[in-house]
Amino acid sequence: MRDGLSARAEDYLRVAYEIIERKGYARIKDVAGELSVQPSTAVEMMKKLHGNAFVFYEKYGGITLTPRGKEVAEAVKTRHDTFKKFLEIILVPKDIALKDAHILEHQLDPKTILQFTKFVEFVTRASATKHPKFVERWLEHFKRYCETERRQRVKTNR
Amino acid sequence: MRDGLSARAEDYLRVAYEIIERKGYARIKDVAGELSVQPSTAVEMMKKLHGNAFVFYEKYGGITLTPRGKEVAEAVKTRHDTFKKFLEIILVPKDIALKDAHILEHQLDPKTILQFTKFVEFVTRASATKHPKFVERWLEHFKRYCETERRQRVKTNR
DNA sequence: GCTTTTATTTAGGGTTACCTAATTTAGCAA
DNA sequence: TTGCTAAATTAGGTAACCCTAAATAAAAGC
Repeated sequence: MRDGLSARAEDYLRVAYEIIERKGYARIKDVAGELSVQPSTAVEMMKKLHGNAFVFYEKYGGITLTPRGKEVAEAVKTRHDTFKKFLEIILVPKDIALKDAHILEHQLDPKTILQFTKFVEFVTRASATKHPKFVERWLEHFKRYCETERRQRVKTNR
Repeated sequence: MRDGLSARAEDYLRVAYEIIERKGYARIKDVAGELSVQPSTAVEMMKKLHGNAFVFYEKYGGITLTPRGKEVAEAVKTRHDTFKKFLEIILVPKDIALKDAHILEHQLDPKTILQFTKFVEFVTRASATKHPKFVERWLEHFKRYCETERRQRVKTNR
């Protein structure tokens, strides 16, 4: 990643950020719980993030973010939210959108992320301000297409 | 993955499939070259795919797919092509679309993949058959939005 | 057929991200 | 303050993928 973090490290950072937003600090077990990982694994990663100056973390202490960590976490979260919105636009059920946004936010080229972002902006803004009719009709058409489609679907192998 | 293969193993299978389509069989170096990996790494993975009955592979021999392997490879490739088309629809440059489609095709929930597929179908079919004007105007609007947008962009941290 | 070159394989490591089990620390309650 | 419990840490593994270097097999050239 551009920030020198692995995809997984970014997950830990984002999760820490979200917990800290909620209660001011994060504990190892919070992070581990959120990512469905054993505490020992979270400790390992926190040491790494501490070494890279993304978090403040001392043995047995609470976890908070450094300014740098916060900056990255916010960018990661912005990506995340874009993907989530996007998935909802293409009518992926909310719970699945949440899950898959986590997956989407890693590894993609900046240009690709930019286009996803633009698409979401386009739909959102056009819908809210400029051409509501136009976007609504489009989405309506797409929705109808999804609902009425009864032909055999191409195999997705999932 | 549903097919019992890791994301990476699916890559190897898809690449083997593409090479075999072109010249009837694949060699270790073809696969390694395509995935930018050392031959020894490709050997390792081919042994695994052979063990799982996805490919026919004997020491120093050419690689071909078992029926099972072909089936999976085709499904993987279909996903791949869908994502590639999708990225082109949202105006990601072709070379990047190709690269990122590889990334997108793994890990996503079947329902998410279905919606991506539907979206691509919707745009493609509507454009080709039913309401060409409608889709074209939409895409035209989106294109213009992308081109004229000069406001500060949300950070992508990439 | 023999030699050279190219392809493939094996052996031995490295990294990342996980785990379990055993230990240590911290916080709280009697 | 002592002792218990919950949380955190350490130690020691494992699995997936990747690598380099050395050995071996196959193919190509003469």
